[in-house]
Amino acid sequence: MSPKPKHIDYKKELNSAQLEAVMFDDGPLLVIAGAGSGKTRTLTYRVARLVEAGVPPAAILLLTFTRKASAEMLTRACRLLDDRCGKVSGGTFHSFANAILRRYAAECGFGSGFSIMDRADAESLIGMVKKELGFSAKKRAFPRNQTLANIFSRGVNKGLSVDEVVFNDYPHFASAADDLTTLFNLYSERKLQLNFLDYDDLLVYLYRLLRDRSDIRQNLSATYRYIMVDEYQDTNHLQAEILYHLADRNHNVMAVGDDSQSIYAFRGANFKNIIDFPRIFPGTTIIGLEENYRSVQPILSLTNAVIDRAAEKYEKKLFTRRKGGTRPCLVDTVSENNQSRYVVDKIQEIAVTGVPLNQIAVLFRASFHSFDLEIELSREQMPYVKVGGFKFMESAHIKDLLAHMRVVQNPYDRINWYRLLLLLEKIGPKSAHDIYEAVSAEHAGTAGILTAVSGRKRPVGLERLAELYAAIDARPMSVAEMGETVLAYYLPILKRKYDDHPKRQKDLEQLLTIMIRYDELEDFLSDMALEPPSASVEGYLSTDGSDDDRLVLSTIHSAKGLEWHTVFIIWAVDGRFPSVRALDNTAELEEELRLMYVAATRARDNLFITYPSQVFDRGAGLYFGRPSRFVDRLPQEVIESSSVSPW
DNA sequence: TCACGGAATATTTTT
DNA sequence: TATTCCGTGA
Repeated sequence: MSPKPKHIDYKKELNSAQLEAVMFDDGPLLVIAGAGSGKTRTLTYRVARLVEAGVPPAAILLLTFTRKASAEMLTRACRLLDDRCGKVSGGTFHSFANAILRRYAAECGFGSGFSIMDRADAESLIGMVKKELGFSAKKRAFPRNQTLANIFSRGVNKGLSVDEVVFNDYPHFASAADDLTTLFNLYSERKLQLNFLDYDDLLVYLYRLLRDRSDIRQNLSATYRYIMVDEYQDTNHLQAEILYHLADRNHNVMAVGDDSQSIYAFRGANFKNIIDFPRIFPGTTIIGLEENYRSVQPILSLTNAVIDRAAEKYEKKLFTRRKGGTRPCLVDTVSENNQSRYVVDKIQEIAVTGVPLNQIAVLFRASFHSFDLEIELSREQMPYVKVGGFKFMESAHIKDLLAHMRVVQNPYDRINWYRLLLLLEKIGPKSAHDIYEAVSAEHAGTAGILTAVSGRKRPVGLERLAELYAAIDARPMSVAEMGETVLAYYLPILKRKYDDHPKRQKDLEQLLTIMIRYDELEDFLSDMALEPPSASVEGYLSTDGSDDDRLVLSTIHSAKGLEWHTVFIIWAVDGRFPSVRALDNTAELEEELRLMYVAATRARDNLFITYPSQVFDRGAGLYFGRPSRFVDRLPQEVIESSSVSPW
């Protein structure tokens, strides 16, 4: 759009540490960026600076934690400089791997039309393999599918064998360790046969490709001359290796992160990657960003006190020039419902002073912690959007609809064939199996269903299914059109299966509006697996995090990198946060502490931490009493404690 | 071969 | 506690 690039006055717009990072030329660079220290700003300016200096945008790779984050940075860089910044390659490690692996699929031993399995797909394939091997329970304790998927994934992400994971983390299954390894190997084999990649495979195969094929490594590392990685503290060993190989040629890697904000260890992330970075890339320059631009001093004093309790961290003291502000509050609300009402009251109070609702957030450790609050919000008719937690993509009706489209893209997708066939009346596992075998024997894509079942007596359901695929096969359709056709077919099934079908139907219609944005079925399906919509508005699937003026409810994990005027952290009770399961494990406890730190550092002006002190826990059957140990027993100067009774 | 009901079991966070 | 898994009866 803009004909001549704008002049950017870097010196004026950045502080000295940021400026140093932005102006840094070649070689490895590690930026330790404290919370709210202008990390995004620094990355954005550096993209603009490189482009301004004449680096071709396609030679810059920006790897971030979500694709939304990279899109936003690039948009800002465009505003700063010009549209060239939009051509910078950006995305998550997973989406980047997806793109590269489609190009080099043949070299990796699978077809370029591979499907990405989400968690549920992986679990059901594991289930099939388990059955095939005859490992189903009965004789002795054997992990269920979900647990198996956890074990396998943990091993891959931490670089451990199945055996090691079992003995370390699942000792009660030690007697089955050999069978688990057998199962894992067959599972891996099946994935290749079916042309499936799970999340971990995306990283694994990209890593192997870069490691083993020096020609491809040379090629890619010549293409991406400047690489920037955000949230480096949340990368795992595979991602670190990938980065290492990608930078093989130029060593122009800029990693940005904060070890105090590492909250993804459960996924194999290792914040020690940050500490190891200078060793892996000799000659690394390290820059620390310590000036906080986000929070008022009283909030910063609290967050500094919280992170002070961490055993292991880079010493850093954040400071701010923002004056004024009030001390954060720690509020005992006694009961859960009273906590909800307290939060709603406070929000109304603050909103009256002119703070827009979308500048207020309620954060919590686990998704279900907000259930009671959501009821209260509906009662008060306060609009909100909920981020994170419950996955729409994992809800049955969405998966049902997508299953019909996924077999179009990959007709050998046994998992989704089974899924959609089992929806039909009179068709159980056996029939589904037979039909799948017949269809895939036809080698005619989904159209195979027409001929494959022609001989047998067809239940009405199967008849309709054949008609559906005949219609889809008849002429080329856009993604959205196909979705509409499938939905029309699926609606009767939906109504039969669920008594809450009106709500579910709305979700499906929302999904159709998402499809409109896509030209290619493959892109749509990959995106739904790699970056599914995670926000919901009043319990319904939301198309995007629109600019509506809505209160934000979010898990702390999903709140990473964001900020609000006012933040509430609810359920800060020992036993919930930190959760009981973390209590006997130092490493996990440390991670929970960092989680509290991340939550508290989201606030600019107001911070409220609430906890119900009298709650009966169904599982353990005990009364929680103490506030979270992360904020308990802090000096009065740092936090103001109070209590509100229910009446 | 399917559908239902009883028993076991894991229990957060996400690409 | 809610879900999921498995075995049994129809």
